[in-house]
Amino acid sequence: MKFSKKLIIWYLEHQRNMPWRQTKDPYSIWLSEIILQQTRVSQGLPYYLAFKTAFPTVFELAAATEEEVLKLWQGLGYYSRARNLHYTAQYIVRELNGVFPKTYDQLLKLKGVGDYTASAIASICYNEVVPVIDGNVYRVLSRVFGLDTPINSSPALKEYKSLASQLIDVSRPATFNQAMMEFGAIQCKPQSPDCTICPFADRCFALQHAKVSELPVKLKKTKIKKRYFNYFVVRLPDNTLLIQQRKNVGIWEGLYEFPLIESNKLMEPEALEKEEAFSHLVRNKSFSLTRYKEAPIVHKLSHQHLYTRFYVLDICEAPNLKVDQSLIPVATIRDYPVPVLIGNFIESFF
DNA sequence: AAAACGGGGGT
DNA sequence: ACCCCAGTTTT
Repeated sequence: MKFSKKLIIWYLEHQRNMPWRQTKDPYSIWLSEIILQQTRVSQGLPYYLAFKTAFPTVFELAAATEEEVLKLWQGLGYYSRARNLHYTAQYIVRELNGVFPKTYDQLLKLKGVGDYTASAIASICYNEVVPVIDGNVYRVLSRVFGLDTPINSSPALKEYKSLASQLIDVSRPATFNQAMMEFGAIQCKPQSPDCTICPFADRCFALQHAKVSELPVKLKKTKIKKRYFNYFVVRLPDNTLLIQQRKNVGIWEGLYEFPLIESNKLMEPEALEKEEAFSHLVRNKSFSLTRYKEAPIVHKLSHQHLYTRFYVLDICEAPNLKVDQSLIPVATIRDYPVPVLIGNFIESFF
């Protein structure tokens, strides 16, 4: 039986029931695809539901502020997705009268929409015959057809897309694409898939050559860097708090945090007090500085480990605020979008 | 071509 | 500790 036919039969039997499968509304599909980039369904699902409730259509999303969008995105990671989501919503409303582009080529021009997402929206919403290539599809094709080009190398996308283009069911591209991804997620999963119940066991290259655990091939990633963050929870007598918004600083762009002194190694309070950034906060007045916890909190990101300490700094007079800094009532701290690292501290401290 | 960009969950 | 996740953008 043809690959696509057998795949779709498997899909109709085994697919999970998910909210974005009940619609072809491009806004809903776009939203779900952005949320699910590099994100498991189990993690993204509650965010999808929350966004649909807060912003039922692209018009409500466009009418929101970027800060509101980031707040709802808090905890999901890769925050450029949220900023691009908001930017694109405003673009679609203001420039396209709220109507989504309808082709792969046009969709690809949207911020935050790359090859995968353009293919997904075009095929699912408009039945355009373009294959999606995501992590699941790479794995399925690599194993079943024995492709060993590293999936994170330059030529990979072209090669895998070429093969997928030959396999796609031209009469049912939407179903085929979702079936490929669902098959990779449920059956042809990364570790120890149960090949005894696989519909392609009779033809799978990896299974027949005992290479299921070797495929797909992936180039090793860059090593993890250590960074040292010293945060100052600056409190004033009027029960206000000093926070600042991250801008052009790599991770967490657009989110809020406390004043930060980054160092090359773990630092003691006496050394921190000598920093210019610290002097600026206390303005040579009296202050009280206490470390919140002795052991550094290690916050792990994909590519860096953040060794973090929080200091509570009570001062008697407001410092001169830098750009991006503001004094806020303590009670309103939870209204601001913050990284998980900061959010965890807020929950345990306040 | 590589690196940057989060956080959660599995082994 | 290392891998993966309905990837995209920047360097």
